[in-house]
Amino acid sequence: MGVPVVDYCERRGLQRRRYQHAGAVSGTDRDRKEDQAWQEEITTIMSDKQDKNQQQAEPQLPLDEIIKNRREKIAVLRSEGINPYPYRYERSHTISEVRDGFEALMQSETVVRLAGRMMLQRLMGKAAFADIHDLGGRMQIYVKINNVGEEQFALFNKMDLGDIIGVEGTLFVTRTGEKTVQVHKFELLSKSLHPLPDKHAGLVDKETRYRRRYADLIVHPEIRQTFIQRSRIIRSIREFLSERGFIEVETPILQPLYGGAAARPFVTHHNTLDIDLYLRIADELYLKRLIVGGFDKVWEYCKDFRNEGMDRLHNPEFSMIELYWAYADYNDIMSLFQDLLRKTVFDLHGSYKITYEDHEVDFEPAFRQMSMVDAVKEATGIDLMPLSFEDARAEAKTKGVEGDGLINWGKVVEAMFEQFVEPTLVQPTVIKDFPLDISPLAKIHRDNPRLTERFELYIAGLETGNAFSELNDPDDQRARFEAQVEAGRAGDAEAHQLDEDYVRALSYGMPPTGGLGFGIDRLVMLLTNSHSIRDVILFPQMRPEE
RNA sequence: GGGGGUGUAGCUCAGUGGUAGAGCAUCUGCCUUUUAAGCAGGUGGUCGAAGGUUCGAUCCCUUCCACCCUCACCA
Repeated sequence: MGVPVVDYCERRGLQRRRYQHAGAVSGTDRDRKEDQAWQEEITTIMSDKQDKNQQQAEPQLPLDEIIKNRREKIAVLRSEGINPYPYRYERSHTISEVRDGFEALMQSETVVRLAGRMMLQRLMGKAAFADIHDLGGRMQIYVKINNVGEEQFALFNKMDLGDIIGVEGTLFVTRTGEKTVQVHKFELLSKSLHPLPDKHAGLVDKETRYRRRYADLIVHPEIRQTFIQRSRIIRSIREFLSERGFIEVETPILQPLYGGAAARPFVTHHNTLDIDLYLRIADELYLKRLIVGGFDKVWEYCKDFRNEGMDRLHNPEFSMIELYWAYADYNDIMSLFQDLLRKTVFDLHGSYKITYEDHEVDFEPAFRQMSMVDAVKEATGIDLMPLSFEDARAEAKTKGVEGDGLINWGKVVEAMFEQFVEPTLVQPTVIKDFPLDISPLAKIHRDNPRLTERFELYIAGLETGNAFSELNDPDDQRARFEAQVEAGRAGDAEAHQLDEDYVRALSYGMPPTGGLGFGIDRLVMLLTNSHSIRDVILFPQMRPEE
């Protein structure tokens, strides 16, 4: 602890002479003020040091050195009466507005006021160039001692990369043709303490990028584009559903029973009620209660939570849209979904074609439709429809599909489908008529009691939606739940619970209803050509640092 | 859970059984149309963590941690 005191004070002495040489300030009054500021700052830094020393013995890491230097600059600024964190700045334009109207603004010698983060700096003694960035782009600024005066110029030389500044000036074009702001006045709007990643290479380490998304966004403006597109996608969907008369609602995230999907939940606890609650895994059962209650068309943009594995397609919390439409069946939902996706794609890209990884996907033609059993038959030559569970399981085994999970006919069909069909579905394809065994909330198929009226949409090998003619027979629903409970007892951790209140709701009478759920993250992945769900979620789940 | 990979300066990366380097950033000096500005000089490291082998480990071995890819499981 003794060493830093001496060391620090000596450094301060050097620092102080340096600033005086810079010529920005002189006179004994100013000196006294600065002395006072330094005293205060030393006190602050010393107590910071004490704090740090209590946490770790290492006193002086390189990063600390940089941050310390910047704190010293802040202290000097304050001693000169400059607030390093002022309250607001009146911008006249954004950078992209200036770029778009550059010629006219330059001709008319309009004074513009821009603000942004300083990302590059080229200091040349009595003049300086710098690049500032805002959401819409980059603008070069030119600060010349003749234009801003000695004091401002000295101040500008003390700015660091990463500082947020505001500049006022007119426009010109340099001899190398770069559009530039001739700065007459500038202000520090927020001092940056932490150095930016490499100005050229950027931030490469994926872990750091996800953990410090703010830094990722600063140095990779193109990443922002993905999230702007995400916002547009949701806006298109919202517009579409609104035009079709769907009402946006909100249902509980904290639920005493979870349901609506096959997944393991997160558990939490409410102190006052002294009960465990589950974070919802789906909205389905609440939204259908609203259909019972007389809403004809409802939807929700929802965060769901599933306590399962994480990989490029799964984050523990993720976003879905679920919608329910009274007096409609799954065929109606199919065409609704198709229209919705086509509008969304077109709004985003101005075309119905997208590229995802190696695939070009075209949303313009009507989506191909196949029943799940037919799809398996086409891919493998095996028709599972007429087979018993045992025979189907034996057939599957000949294709190398086996496992403890194949506990009924439906599971066999599903496994065969996933193995041989799912990866091949590049163009938007509706797979319909799922086995009853694996669809506890869907209505039995009007032509085949072994199947349900359920479909999923596949695009580029990804499942992007799940829909059914909703089961509205309360007795059937109770029986399905009971089967699920039985499966749960047998060890299926993702089996449904029996939701008595939901069955009671159905017993009041729910109109025939079509419902749909689709994952927003995966849709955004598709439409922004992102490989991992972590690239479309701003703050993906990570194990905490340290 | 299996397999593969990565972890060295704030960032991007080299590298070696004899306790470490580059570029950028940072600091100092010079520089009034530069643009990854330039030139000159400096500071900065528990080489992811803990054990082991060795006279000596950042390097070899073991275990652990984090992340990435992939397969499996799972929507």
